[in-house]
Amino acid sequence: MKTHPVTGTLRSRRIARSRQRLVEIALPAFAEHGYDAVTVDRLCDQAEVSKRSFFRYFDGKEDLALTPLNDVWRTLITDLDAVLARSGPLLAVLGDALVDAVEQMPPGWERLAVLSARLGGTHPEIDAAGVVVCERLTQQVVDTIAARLSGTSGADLSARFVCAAMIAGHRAAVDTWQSAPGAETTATRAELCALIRTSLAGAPAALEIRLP
Amino acid sequence: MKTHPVTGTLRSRRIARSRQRLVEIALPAFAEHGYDAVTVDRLCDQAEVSKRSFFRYFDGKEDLALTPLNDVWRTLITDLDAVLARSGPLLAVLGDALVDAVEQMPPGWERLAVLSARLGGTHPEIDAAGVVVCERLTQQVVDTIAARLSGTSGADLSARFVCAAMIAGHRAAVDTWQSAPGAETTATRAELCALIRTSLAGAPAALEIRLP
DNA sequence: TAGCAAACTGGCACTCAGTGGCACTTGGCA
DNA sequence: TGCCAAGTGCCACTGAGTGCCAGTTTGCTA
Repeated sequence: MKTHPVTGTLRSRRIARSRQRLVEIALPAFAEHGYDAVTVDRLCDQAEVSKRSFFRYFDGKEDLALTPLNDVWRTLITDLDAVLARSGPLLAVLGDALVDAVEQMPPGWERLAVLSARLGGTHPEIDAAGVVVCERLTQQVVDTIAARLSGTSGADLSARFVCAAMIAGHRAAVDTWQSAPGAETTATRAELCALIRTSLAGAPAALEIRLP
Repeated sequence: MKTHPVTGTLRSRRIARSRQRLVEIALPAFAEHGYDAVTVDRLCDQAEVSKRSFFRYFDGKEDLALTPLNDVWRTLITDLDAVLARSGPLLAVLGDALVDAVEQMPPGWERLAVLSARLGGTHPEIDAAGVVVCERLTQQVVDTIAARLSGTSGADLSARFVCAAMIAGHRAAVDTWQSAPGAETTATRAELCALIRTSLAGAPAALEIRLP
């Protein structure tokens, strides 16, 4: 998704509506007919948005498919300066912020997020496209940490490991969350947040796992 | 790259040669003219391979661009069963195996790997394509660990964190390695292996980094 | 409130990665 | 040596994605 800050103007609200319409049409269609069988042309017809504009709103078809999940990362990116101004273990700070970002998602987000997560599970190239946003987040975290902890050797590498752990933990949580039976209609953000917290809490010890 | 085990037959050797020719033509061309400006058609003309066969050998243009780096992961995947039969901390076992895989790369690999790594740095979609192979590796590690440590709660999640750390550490090491001045001609696998070892050794403590 | 400029839209032609189908070629093995 | 499977290249095609441009809409200021 390309950046269009929602500022309350008619313009930005109209764009947000078109985007939302596309997401709401696309994800159920992908789930029902298959990602590859549903073309961008078809989605644009149904949403009454030109294809040219589609590609102005989204970075591509995969970006559309991942919108609900990527919106969480994008929210975290938006809030990042404030988040990184806090004190405490970086992993905990980012984990809390990630949970906050999930809680900020609009009503009804869960259904689309479950559909989106399921696509990632069956299409590696969609999953891979999710990496682009996460990498942007990681780079911003690294840059901010490097500036804030200048003088601490290896701070940037540490920040990279923390982000990698956070992303992996989030991924594991989302996988568990979407795979529960009936999740399309019953999944809650509270469940997802709990799964994220549990997952991230175990990360440091996880690195000590041994083969017997 | 699609799987074509190199078994010593004429057939498999011919395929390997065609692939290698494509990689050796593509990476310098990408570096000189830009990834987007160099088309698959053009590369196939130069390598005297049909485009149809190109897409039989590679999973796509990005896969071609990442071949040197992905060959490392693929080697690790091939060796994985033997690797995971060892004892010790999983991160160390995998880290050692990763270093072994780098050492197994053919002579001259360094130059192409540096070019490949630089593409990933400037084209997020290429970087993202590298995730596909890493995710395949991760899944195999997780499956094997789950089977081997059945009864240990959370073993699969731990394995995921370990793989995430290994991949992040490798990534950091490669970035440092390729960014050294003159790396196209002077980079050595010994340097890269040392960087990987150092990077991975710091992973557990990295998760404890604090914001002041 | 009107006018202007910037932001946005859609139509259209086009490129290029990627693929199915099929006839032909090559290699491996009994 | 013959047969069959693996592999090849040609060709037509699809669909994601983009540049260009004229027209429309919106926001802002005088």
